[in-house]
Amino acid sequence: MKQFTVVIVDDHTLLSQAIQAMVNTFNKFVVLYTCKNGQELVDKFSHQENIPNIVLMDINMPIMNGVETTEWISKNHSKVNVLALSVEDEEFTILKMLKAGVAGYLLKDTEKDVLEKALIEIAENGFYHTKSVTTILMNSLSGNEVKEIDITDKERQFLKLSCTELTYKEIADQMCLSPKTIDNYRNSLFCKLNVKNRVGMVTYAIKNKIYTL
Amino acid sequence: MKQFTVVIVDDHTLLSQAIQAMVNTFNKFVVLYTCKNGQELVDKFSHQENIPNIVLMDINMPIMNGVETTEWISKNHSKVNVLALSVEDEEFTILKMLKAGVAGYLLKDTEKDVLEKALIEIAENGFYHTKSVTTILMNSLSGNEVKEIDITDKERQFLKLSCTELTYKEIADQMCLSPKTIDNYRNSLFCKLNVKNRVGMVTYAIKNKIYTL
DNA sequence: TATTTTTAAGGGGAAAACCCCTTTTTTAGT
DNA sequence: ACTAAAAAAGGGGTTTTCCCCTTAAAAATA
Repeated sequence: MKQFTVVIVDDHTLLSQAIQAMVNTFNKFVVLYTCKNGQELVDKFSHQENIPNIVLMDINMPIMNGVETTEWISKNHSKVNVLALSVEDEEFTILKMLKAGVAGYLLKDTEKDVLEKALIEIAENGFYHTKSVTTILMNSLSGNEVKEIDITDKERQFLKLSCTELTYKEIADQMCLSPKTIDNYRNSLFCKLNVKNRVGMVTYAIKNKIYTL
Repeated sequence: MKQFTVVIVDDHTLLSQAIQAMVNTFNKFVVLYTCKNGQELVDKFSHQENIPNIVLMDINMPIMNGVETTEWISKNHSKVNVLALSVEDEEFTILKMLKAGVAGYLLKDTEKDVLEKALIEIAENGFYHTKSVTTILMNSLSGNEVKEIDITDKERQFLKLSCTELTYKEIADQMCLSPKTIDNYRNSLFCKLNVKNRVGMVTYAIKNKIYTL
C-alpha cells in the first residue's frame, strides 16, 4: 500500500515529536523528519533531501514563520501541500495563511481523527477546509475583505516606540524629528488603524505582532 | 512491574492526545485520562475518579489556569506531583508555578527523553528541576525575589478597563465612581507597577495576563 | 478595640495627548 | 514628465492625562 510522506515544522521539540508519533500511527502516512523552523525546512528542501507530500506547519516560529515558509513552498515546491496547525483562530492570520497557499488550516484543539481525515483529504484531493475556515474565505472573496492595512516604514517605527513609556516628545528626539511630524504619524495611524487613542495603537501593535512585549 | 499513573491537562486536544500517546510508550507510565482545563480536573478529582501519581500540566488555559489548578492540587491532593509543561520561559511565571508547588517545570521545546527522565525522577524522588529553573529558585530565596505585586480587586478592574480605548472619565462612569477616585487608582497603580504612564499600565496588564487581547 | 488598608472624593495645576489646519520637499509610480 | 504618496514641520487650540496634596468613611486585620 502506498504511503504518503509528511514533514513536521514546529519549534517546540516535544510537541513535534509527539505529533510525529501520532502521525506514524496513521497507516497511510509516515513522517520523514521534523524541522524547528522555516529556515531549516528551506535548507533541507534546497539540498534535495526527501521532499514530502505534505508539510504539517506551525505558524508562530522564530527566524522564519509559518506564513513566510508557506509562501516559499508555494513558489518553489508547488506540489507539496501545506497543512497549517495553529493555536490562533484570528481571521486575519487564517486569511494570511490561505493567501500564502495552505491546503488546510487546523486549530490545535481538534481531535486526532480530524487530523487523520484532513491528511487523507489533502493527500487525495489537495485540500481540506472546515466550515469556519470556508466561511472566512467566502467573506474575503465577496469583497468583505479583511483589509490589509499598509503602514509605512516610518509609521511602523513610530508605532513600536509608542508601545514604550516614552512621550511623543521623547520619541521625536529618538527619531530625530520635530514633535509636529510625530503628530502627523500619530494622526495618520489613528485613521489607518481605526483607533481613538494611544492605547488603541498599543493594543493593535501587540495584537498584530508589530511590537513584541 | 509497577506502573505510575498520569493525567494530562491541556486545552489543545490534539497536543494532549499526542502527548498521551507519547507517555503511553514510556513503559513505567500510563495515562488515565485527559482534561481540557483545571476545572475539569477539579471535577474529576472531587468525584473520586482515579487520582493519578503525576499531573502533566499546561499553564495557559481558559477558565482555570495552571497556577490556580496547581495550588488547588497542592492543598487538596498533596500526594499528587505536578509537572508543568509550558511554552513560557519568563522568570515570574516559573516562580509562580514553583510557589504553587510544582514538582518540575519543563519547556515545550525539550526532548522526549528529557520528559521520560523527568517523569521517572518525579515518580521516585518527588521532584525534577533543570539547572535554569534551579538558578531562578536560588535567586528567589537569596532575597533577589521577583516581587509579587498585590493589586486590589478594584485596581484590577480599573486596570483592565485602562487597556481599552475608554477615557478615564468613561471608565469612571462604567465603574460608577468619580473621576477623582479613578485618578487615585491610576496613581496607586503607577507606583505599584512601577510605570510612568497609561501605556506602561497596558503593557504590564497584557504581559501579566490581567488583560487579554 | 485599635490600627491599617481599601475605597471614595475633591482642589488645583502642569504636562502631554489629541485634533483641526496649511506648507514644502522628497520619493515613488504610471 | 506628471501625479500621487510619503516625509517633514508649523500654528493654534481643546481635551485628557498626570501629579501633587487633603479628607473621610468603610472594611479588613491584628
